[in-house]
Amino acid sequence: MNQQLVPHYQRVKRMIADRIKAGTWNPGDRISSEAELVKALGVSRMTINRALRELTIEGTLTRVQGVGTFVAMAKPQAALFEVRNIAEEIAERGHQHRAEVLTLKAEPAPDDIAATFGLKPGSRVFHSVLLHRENELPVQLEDRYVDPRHAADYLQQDFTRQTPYVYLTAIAPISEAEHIIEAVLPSTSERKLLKIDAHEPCLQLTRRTWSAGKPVSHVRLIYPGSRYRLSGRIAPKRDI
Amino acid sequence: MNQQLVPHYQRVKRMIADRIKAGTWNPGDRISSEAELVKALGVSRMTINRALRELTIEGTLTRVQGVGTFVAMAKPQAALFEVRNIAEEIAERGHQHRAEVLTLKAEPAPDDIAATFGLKPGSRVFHSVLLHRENELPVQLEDRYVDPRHAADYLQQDFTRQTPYVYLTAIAPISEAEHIIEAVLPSTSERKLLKIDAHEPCLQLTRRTWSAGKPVSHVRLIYPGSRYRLSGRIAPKRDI
DNA sequence: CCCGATTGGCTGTCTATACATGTATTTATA
DNA sequence: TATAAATACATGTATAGACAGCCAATCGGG
Repeated sequence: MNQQLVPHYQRVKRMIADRIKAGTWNPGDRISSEAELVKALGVSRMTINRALRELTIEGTLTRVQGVGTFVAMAKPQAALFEVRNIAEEIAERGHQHRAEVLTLKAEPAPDDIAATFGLKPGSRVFHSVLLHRENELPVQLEDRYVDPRHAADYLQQDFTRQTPYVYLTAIAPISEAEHIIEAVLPSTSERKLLKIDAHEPCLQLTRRTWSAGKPVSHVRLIYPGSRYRLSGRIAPKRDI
Repeated sequence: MNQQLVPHYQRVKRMIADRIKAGTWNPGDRISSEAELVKALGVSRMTINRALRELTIEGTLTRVQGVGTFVAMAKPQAALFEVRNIAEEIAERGHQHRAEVLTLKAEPAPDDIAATFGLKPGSRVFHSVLLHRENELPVQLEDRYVDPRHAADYLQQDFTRQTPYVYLTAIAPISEAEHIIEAVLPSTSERKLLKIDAHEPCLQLTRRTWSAGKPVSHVRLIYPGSRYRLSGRIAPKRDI
């Protein structure tokens, strides 16, 4: 009875999410009732119900018994308790992502990087600098060092097509990550790239990742304070 | 047919979680199949399925089609943005903590606070402002709003002896927390209190906490960028 | 002894139906 | 007119039954 590779409830979820992204339904709006969706989409109410319930848990919708289902109010921030791909995050917001490769080469490792990777000071490591844009507005400067032993062909990648995150997690799944968050004033050159004013504070997230217990990557991400926040929720352990 | 106060699927979830906590089922173990649980608990398979599916999404279980349902391995999360008591943190570093109470009174709630607590705009809420020092150096400015319905005698506390965190967690254990981290420039008065220079970026951590599903506290913590960072380690999460 | 096909058990999904429960509106009543 | 009851409609939960899809173990034949 299930024709495609995707289950019905998934397709319903995507269809609802698409309508929200397209602006057919805006935050605060009431969407069609379950009964209406049943008629419109030709699936059973339990299937509709599952789709709406999951979208509610995911924060896209809010439901009020006896009243209706509504598009949740704006959820501006990017979740960053988890290690995630900025291109995906931006795509989820329905925006356009574009990355610009500013640097991509092998060079002698700074001392702290060499220490992280367990290399002799001055050993050559891979270094990339990318500027990520959301709808053409700079939102993240990514300054990354990678241990060549775990990503031999790092320099041959086209990071405008696939972010370093995607490439690295494909060849070396993350087993562990360490984060440090600081408020900083960016350097003059960084400020120019991000197109921000002097004295505008930025969030700097430094992340070191391990794969199979071995350090793989050391990345410094700078977000313009005026355009970005990090957020997350620690859920209860018991019920939903 | 149902109608205890809790739905069946919730009770099934709790029962499974309890067995895991009790050690009846350990990480990696296979738990009873859906069919077995149907017989044992006398509810339908769809109900069992919903319980197991939600526990899987929450990370408690792992399911493999054709094989079975297993207790998930590790318990990641936490560390970063763990909700902690600053007095304890400072004590752990072997330093001296001192808090100064700058404000402690009831006042009309700002709109966003009223919304968080589900109160009418302008309702009176408790408001406290504390300056925390580590070895006499200001390290955190704590600006907190509390729902009076959950902490009636908040104003009678001596917060130089016991931090609001300790008091609140004692009377209303945290069930959920939401964090937002921003880089900001503090106001002039905040700058004076923290004894920092103009243009020094600060980390601002906004935390909302819930107890038993109800919002209890909304606190804004400001850390001088030059003296503080947030850090932590996490393990990766599966998707969805 | 190895290898392929069969089979039984498990999860994944879908449906039709039923009743419970919450909310707002409308109607009836004091 | 104010208030209470009825009602319409929404979501929330529960059920039995069906079939699909995946996997491991078993069973036969070479």
